[in-house]
Amino acid sequence: MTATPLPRVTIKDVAARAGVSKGAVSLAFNHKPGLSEATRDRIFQAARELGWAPNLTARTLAGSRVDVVGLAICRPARLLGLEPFYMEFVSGVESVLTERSCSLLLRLVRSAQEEAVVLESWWRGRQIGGAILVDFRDDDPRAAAVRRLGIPAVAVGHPSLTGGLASVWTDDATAVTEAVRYLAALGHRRIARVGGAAALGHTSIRTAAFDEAAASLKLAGAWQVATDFSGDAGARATRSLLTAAPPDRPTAIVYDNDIMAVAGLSVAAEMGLRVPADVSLLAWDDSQLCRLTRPTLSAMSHDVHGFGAEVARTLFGVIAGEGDGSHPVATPVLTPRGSTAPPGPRVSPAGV
Amino acid sequence: MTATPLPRVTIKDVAARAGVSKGAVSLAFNHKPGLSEATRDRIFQAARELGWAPNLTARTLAGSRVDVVGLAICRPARLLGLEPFYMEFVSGVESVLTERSCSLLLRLVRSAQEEAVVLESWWRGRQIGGAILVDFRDDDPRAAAVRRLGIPAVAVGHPSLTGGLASVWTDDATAVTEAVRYLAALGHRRIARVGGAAALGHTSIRTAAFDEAAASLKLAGAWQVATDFSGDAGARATRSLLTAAPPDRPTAIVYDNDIMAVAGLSVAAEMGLRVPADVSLLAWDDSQLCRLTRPTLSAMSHDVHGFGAEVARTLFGVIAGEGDGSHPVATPVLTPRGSTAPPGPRVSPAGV
DNA sequence: AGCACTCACTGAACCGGTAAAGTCGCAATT
DNA sequence: AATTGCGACTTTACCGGTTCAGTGAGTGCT
Repeated sequence: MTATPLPRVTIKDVAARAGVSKGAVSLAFNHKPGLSEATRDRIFQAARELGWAPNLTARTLAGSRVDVVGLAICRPARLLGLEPFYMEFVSGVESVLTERSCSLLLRLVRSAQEEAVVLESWWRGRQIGGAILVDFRDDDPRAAAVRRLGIPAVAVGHPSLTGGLASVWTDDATAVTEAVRYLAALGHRRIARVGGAAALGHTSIRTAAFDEAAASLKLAGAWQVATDFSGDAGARATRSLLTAAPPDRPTAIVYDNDIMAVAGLSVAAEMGLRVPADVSLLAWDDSQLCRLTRPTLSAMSHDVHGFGAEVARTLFGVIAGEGDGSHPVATPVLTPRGSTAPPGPRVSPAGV
Repeated sequence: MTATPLPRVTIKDVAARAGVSKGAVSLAFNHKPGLSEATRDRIFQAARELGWAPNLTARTLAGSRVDVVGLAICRPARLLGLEPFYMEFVSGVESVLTERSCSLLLRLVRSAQEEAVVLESWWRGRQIGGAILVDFRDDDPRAAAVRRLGIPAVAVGHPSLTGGLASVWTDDATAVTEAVRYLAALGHRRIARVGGAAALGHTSIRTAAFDEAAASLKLAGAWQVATDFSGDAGARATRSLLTAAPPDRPTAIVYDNDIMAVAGLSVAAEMGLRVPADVSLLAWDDSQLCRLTRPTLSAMSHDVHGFGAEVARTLFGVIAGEGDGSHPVATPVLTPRGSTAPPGPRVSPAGV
């Protein structure tokens, strides 16, 4: 990219116009002591007249802060578009960044390795002052890379996954347990879970919690399927779960996101099963979508926007050297809607 | 943000290790002539050994390119999360940026004014080498601001809206016409359109096209409602359209995005109307969502990812000084699915 | 041999700021 | 009167690259 010929006004011009040195202008614009009110005013006046704002690039180079936070997301693009989670998360992050006039550098990558490379080059190139890491998986190379380079970072995920980085997380284990307990309390004894990508750390946590809850409640049947979070995968998983004959068929299904739950709803309809009479469905990551279906989808909801904001705040803490730590945020809570109910009297699909 | 103490390796270290001057290293890394193969190799070797990569900040300051593209999006956060469009668009943009090792600077803003301010400060601060502008509205201040500052930019939207900036656009007028013609061909004579935000330029274009198509086809009834693109608004609009008694009720509804169409589907169900027997629904911005509902949603689909990619390519063209211009991309095409059919024999809602 | 010319590379200026050390006038202290 | 201290600036040295005007060795030509 070549620069465009624009008569750029620099600190020197402002200094000249205000009749002071560059240093004085710098002091004024960084609100540092050592200038009289009068001079300060003259400087701001001059800057305003010239329409000058400090060049962030130069400022960064000169050694102080970097007003940019990096976020690399590693998921197939097509999926990202669909999952309301990320945009909402980003918007939460933004809301805090904006307060501090920081910006977000975004990159979609294809693997955790690639992400580590991107982060490193951003850091080396002094492009970012900190980073946000999401979607931790088993054997994740990122924590080590970030540590080695000394990049201030905050990880989204349970501390057990994030290799000692500052972490912000929701208590998914408890939430899964709550979801299962709720369905059991409604009378369901055969419950399935359509989970996300198996390699993802939080999927493992949810899977383990589901097993444990199923065991402790002595459910008659418990199934788990791993998917890639896509609607198609959710549909496939649902179809395979529901094709079993009634005694071996789950009467309730928990999904790891809302897209898959929507897909599940369709599959049930297509198979002639009524929701919630024949099968109850429970979504995760409650978004507007859950209220737009018929029946509406019960969901484990949490405040994704607020979550993003908390992540950003934590990052600023880390950058300020306030140390790493674990920051749990509110556990997703159950929002019952129309897709969950006690299991109905057995009705054959054809009988609808 | 304070810098972390990291023994940063700079061009000087590389130069020393390779036994050359800083200038030579610079030449090598920019693939400029004036170095022997042997020296070049030694330099790269030294850089590899030290794990050095040029500091982009310094590089930018030194005057050449800026490897970052700015994108400020102005829509309510909650909505953004829901609309698959943006993430997919962004991913398309990214795919091209990545090829050129560029990054995307993202910011969510609340108004076009604020966006203009953000763009200006990015530009002044030398943070971006170009910008992408979306969602043009009537009386948009951004084109003027961008022109005044000389920011290389590409606008997403019909040339009539984008104030002379290079623009990339889909022919929405034709697409709307096609949608209406298709419904009319199925036998619909009373067609409604649930549009997006009235202030948005492309909404006006679609509105005008719809009117024109309705007139030229001599439809018996044509309605248009403006919304804010949210599912709730789509539901409200649909409800109000469908509460009319059959002769005054549309038999087909076109939506400006897919979320509203999904909402419309629910409302129809809730009112006891069958889709498509009693009312046909047609979505826009076809995403995976349209295939997850029951019935599946017919939609005007276009390749949003490819659209984003084209926008990025165009921006690089503008930056390279290849001049502004209008870049139409493929018109959305109709993808018929299960939600559209000839209007059925009149059935009273209660009769379902 | 002498001259012009290219090639490979160096050195220094510069980009636009920041930060630490230095200068200077003036009031308070001794 | 000399010393100290301090507030208000200025000077200067970077930050880590790019760029461009040299420089000196080597080659080709006459």
